[in-house]
Amino acid sequence: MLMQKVSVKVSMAVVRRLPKYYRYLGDLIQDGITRISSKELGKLMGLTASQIRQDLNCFGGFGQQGYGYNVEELQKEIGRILGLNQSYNSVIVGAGNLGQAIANYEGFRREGFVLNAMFDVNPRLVGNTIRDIKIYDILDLGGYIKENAIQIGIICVPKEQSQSVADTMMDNGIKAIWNFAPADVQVRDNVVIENVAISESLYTLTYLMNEPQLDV
Amino acid sequence: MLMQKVSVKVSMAVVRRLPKYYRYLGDLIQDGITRISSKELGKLMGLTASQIRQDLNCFGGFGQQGYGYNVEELQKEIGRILGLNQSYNSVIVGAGNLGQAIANYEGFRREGFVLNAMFDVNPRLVGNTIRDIKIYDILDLGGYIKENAIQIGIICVPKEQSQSVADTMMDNGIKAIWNFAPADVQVRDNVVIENVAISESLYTLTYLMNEPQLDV
DNA sequence: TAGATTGTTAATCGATTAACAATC
DNA sequence: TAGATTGTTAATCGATTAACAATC
Repeated sequence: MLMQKVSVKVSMAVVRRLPKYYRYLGDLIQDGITRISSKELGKLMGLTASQIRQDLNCFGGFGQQGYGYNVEELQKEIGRILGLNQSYNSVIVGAGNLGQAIANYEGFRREGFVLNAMFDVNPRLVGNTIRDIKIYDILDLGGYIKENAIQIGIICVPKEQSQSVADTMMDNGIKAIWNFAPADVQVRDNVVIENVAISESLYTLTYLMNEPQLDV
Repeated sequence: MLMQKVSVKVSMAVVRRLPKYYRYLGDLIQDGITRISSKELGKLMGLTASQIRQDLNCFGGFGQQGYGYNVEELQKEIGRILGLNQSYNSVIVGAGNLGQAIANYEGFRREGFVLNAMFDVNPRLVGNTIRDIKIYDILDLGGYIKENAIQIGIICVPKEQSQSVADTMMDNGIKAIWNFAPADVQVRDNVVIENVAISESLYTLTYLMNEPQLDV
């Protein structure tokens, strides 16, 4: 019987741990560690060894019995799974502090993210450059995306404008939106979205600060 | 029999949804909506009505049969649960773009977060002000925290410095750390931490972009 | 070889969903 | 009152942990 190999849907719980594995493994490489067991990695990351093995085996058997995992190889595999083995064209819309902070972050460039352009409504910013990246008028956004095959749109505008910016992006064929405005942006089929909502993390923090200590 | 009412531990899954409820309810207030059912709110937020009722009932019965929830009242209650009914003193360490972006964000001020000071190592930045907030030398961090009863420390420095900044904060009695450096900071008992790791969200996005479409 | 550690199945635990009596 | 919708219990689903044979 011919088996059609159908890739099983991986749960988001697993997917959201992958970048963390990727980061920790990168740190290990920097520290010159060449091999690690699920037990050691779990201790480092605050996960159980069992969970790590389960997670990794969603994608394949990357380890070796009696040995553990080759750090460099495993990081590379996870990078590939995350899609970090390819390059992406991106634009940032909103050239305020947050947009600039992201534009200046070395890490993304290092991972193959190309920032092609920035956009803003403010005429004082339009025409300037940040790290050699030119800031264009937001009216040129749609045309630019189409002409330059931009895949990722990064939204750093106030929440009132976030959905309309996203719509312009999608109208011109963007494939993914990374939204920092504090309002969930709605996307169409075949467009993926990450709504960051930074403040949610702060409010979780204050919740935890005030959580009753229940050492009963 | 006298019952000792012991507050049951609320799961992090629930806690992390609370800020989202808070935000959506705030938007509803702005739109002049005064009442809402769990069904309607669920539709809006992409959750089931059942989940919303379960979540809210971890903290009390805020609704009314046959009516639903009073939007304003519910938002206020959730704000209280999140600890947003009080004011917090905070400092930002690292006055680069990201630190400045957070310093400039109106939303936090509005919710009662007071930014008392910023700190940096760069002598060019020290002495400047951002929105009336003075930037101090990072050497003064410990003393400042102690003298001004700072509760929340916001870390916007490179990852190499993040743990030592956190240690200084904790040595001087900080209660909570909001860490934006791309390295998990370790905290002691009675100190709460949110490690944001913004890039993880981007890598999740590229994963989703490349996920095999399994419409079998 | 013996020891270590994986990959994987089974067991457990927790979170989400469904259902419905209570009641506004 | 009848209709709507909650609060809450029970059922289901999914994720995590435990266990262990396979094997390097």
